[in-house]
Amino acid sequence: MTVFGRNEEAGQAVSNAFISKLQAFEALREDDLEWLMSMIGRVKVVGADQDLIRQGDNPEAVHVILEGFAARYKLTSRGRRQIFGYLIPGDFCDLHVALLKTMDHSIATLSRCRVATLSPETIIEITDRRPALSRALWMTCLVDEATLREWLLNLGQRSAKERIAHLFCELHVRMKAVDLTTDGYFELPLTQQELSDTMGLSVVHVNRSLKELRDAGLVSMSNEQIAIPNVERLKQFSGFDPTYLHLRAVNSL
Amino acid sequence: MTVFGRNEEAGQAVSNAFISKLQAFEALREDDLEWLMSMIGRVKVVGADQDLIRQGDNPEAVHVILEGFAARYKLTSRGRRQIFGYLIPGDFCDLHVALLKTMDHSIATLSRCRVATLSPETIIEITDRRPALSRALWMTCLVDEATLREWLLNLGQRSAKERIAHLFCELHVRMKAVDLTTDGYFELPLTQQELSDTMGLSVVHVNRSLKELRDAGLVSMSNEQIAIPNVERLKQFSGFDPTYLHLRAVNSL
DNA sequence: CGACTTTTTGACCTAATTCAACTAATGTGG
DNA sequence: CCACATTAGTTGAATTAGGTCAAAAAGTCG
Repeated sequence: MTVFGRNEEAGQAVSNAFISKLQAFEALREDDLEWLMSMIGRVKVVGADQDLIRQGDNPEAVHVILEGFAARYKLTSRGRRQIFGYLIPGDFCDLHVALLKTMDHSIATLSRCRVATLSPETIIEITDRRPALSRALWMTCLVDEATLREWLLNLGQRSAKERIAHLFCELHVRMKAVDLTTDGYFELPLTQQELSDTMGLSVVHVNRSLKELRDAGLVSMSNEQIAIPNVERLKQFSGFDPTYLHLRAVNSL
Repeated sequence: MTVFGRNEEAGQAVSNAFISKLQAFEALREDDLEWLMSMIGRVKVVGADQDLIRQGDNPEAVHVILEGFAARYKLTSRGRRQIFGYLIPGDFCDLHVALLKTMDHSIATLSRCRVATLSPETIIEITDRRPALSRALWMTCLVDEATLREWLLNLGQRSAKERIAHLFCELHVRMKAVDLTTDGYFELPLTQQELSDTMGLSVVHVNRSLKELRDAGLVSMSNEQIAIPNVERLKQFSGFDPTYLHLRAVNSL
């Protein structure tokens, strides 16, 4: 682990999560990958609960999460918070900004994170001269959109317990895709307050629902870790269907 | 009005809604616009409650709504329906499909619609040789995403009445952007069942909430039309902030 | 005019919220 | 390493927003 703000050689230091991520969509040529790696600028370490970008900002670089968890969110005029999605290793934070001048939401770390940056020029170069990479990036954007639809359905049509279970299924599949699970276990540094801001439920109700999920033997949680003893059962329970994540070889995951 | 399936000369027949739409984001060069118009293939008229594309389809063309209303939706394994967004004149239905092979949701007309189609080759040509158009299209995609986030916040953090009011504000602004409002009036051919599938509320509760909004003088509805006597008041009531639609000159709307 | 769909209303029920207190955890400085 | 402060998790009791069921009005349309 490195000190805040220290630069590192991209080559070794960069976790391969974001490569696996891109490859999960489309086979990239070796030279595209190498080029992308070489374009990574500063790699910084950011503590938990820090905003990476804030609503209204004119962002100057595209961030990629290499390690840790982050979340997109927005505050309402009534002082409530809604989380729109979780960012796990390999995820691009703010591709849109190449086009949209200002952020319409914020992104904050949920745990200590290692974050890489790509310059806007790199993005321009991708769109102008790296069609395969370009498609891969657009693809991640479409998957974000599909995920938002699934979350909307989750809030609109499912009960509290089903919602939470569905989120856990999604995170499990995504973590597995970047090889960050062992059996049903994976790191999940979420507070119940954060879950509540995600699910549109009160903290108290999240707490009670989690208890019921635990009592039913569907999940178990301890110190920033979650265990899903029987993934198939949890999927069944929550009505989870991974198609929307558009991962290759989802079945083999 | 034309008969189902009949072709028309694109030039005159195509409403200019979708041109206004694209221009609302980015000033397009005349030749790009003309070229895009010339690429429009068949224009068909489709009755209400017809699927334009269905989940699982491998779509072959990109649809553009020229007239009427449509909606993206998905059915759950439990037989419930969630609507993800409304498509109004000028909107592209399924840009993503150029990249994603299969639809992960369906699109159905809510009223009789005139729909234009663009061939996949046209889309490819846009991404390969029309950078300005390409950016405009990507932009629409990012706005869809931002809109989904706002809807998620809507379901997660707002009360029934606020939710509904917020939807009406959004539709009002979007309809105004393609010049389909007169004062606070615009066409809105939604049943309460459809509203309920949008809001994650029961039909009965939608009915009662609408009544309260009416009684409060915030909206009035009659035969497929809606009137918002005081737009500013409704925005205030629902916490609506149009930034997420990324329209130019929103203030002047 | 019927047949059908949509809207409205009433009575009752329940999932989820709110408020409030209490119990772990986690962290911090001495 | 402990005392204290702070944050996160748990539990109970009372309340409410919204759901369900059922039936009556009111539109819509061939």
